[in-house]
Amino acid sequence: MNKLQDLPWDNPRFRNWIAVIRAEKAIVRELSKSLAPLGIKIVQLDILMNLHRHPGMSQHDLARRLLVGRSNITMLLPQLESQGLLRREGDAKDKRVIRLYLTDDGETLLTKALAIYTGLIDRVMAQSSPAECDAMGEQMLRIVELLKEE
Amino acid sequence: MNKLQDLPWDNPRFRNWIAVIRAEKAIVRELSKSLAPLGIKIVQLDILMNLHRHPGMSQHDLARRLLVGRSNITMLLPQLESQGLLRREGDAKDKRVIRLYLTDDGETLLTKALAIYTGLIDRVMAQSSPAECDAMGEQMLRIVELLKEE
DNA sequence: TTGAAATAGTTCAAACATGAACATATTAGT
DNA sequence: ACTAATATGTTCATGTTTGAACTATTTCAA
Repeated sequence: MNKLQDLPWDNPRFRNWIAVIRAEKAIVRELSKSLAPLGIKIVQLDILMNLHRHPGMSQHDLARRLLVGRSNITMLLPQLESQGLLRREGDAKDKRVIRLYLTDDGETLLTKALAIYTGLIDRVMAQSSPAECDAMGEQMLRIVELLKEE
Repeated sequence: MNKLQDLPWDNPRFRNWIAVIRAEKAIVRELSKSLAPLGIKIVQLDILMNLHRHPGMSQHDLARRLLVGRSNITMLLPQLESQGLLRREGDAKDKRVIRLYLTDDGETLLTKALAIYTGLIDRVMAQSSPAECDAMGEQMLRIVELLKEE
């Protein structure tokens, strides 16, 4: 019952988890810096990516997918809209929902940003073999599934 | 040169990285919820953990280790101090630095919080074999090393 | 059909993090 | 010894994220 025996730093699972946090923070930090010359932040890139894959998404769906609050989306969109990266159209059938679409400028910027993003991820994941990388991805998916149920 | 060919969702490395982000967010969210009954946030737990391992740490070192700004630490500490979880002592030799120590209450709370934290991580990492888990941890460490050099 | 519940989006105040400018103290070079 | 450079911590203005309250619209049940 000595506390020192219970300290989690001797627990491999815990140590490995700490490594995940550190790597994630390092990558996010690096990505932020690399994205700065394009004038966008990571959240904004997330939005562009989602709108590319799901044109006509509502703000509500976008918020859920990005795991941020709806009000956050409301505050974020005007910037992107005034930059001409996306446009908002009221849904004809349901007057509550606003559908979001990338503009051509948005697509162009997204392409540039993704080149930076994938470049970084390729460089970082090249630290592992493809098999290791896939194994890791599958572990992560299992974790997401586990926690989704709650 | 068609953009669709360049989309990163078909890139295994990129897909696996997205899985890492999602899992990390899910765990952080779950941990926040589990920690709420104890009245502390994750950043505060990080501080307690670091002070336990490195008693007498300066605020500057703490900020660097937590990857947050020094000013953030300045704003965070008064809460923890007024909760009686840590105490701050000016260094005798260098009057600029303030050394930080956990109180007994701080140690007690840390123990409870760590039980919650390790419980969650154990549950989550039990999704993988020990070997898989270690392999993942090592990949993450390599990534941290790679990005540290820049 | 009408009223209650649910849903989409907005507003606003509060919590939180950040970086630049600052005050104080230390170190190093001359 | 003296000046310049560096280091620690604080303050403050700024930007970000959040959740609760609000409006407007839609759905559903009686």
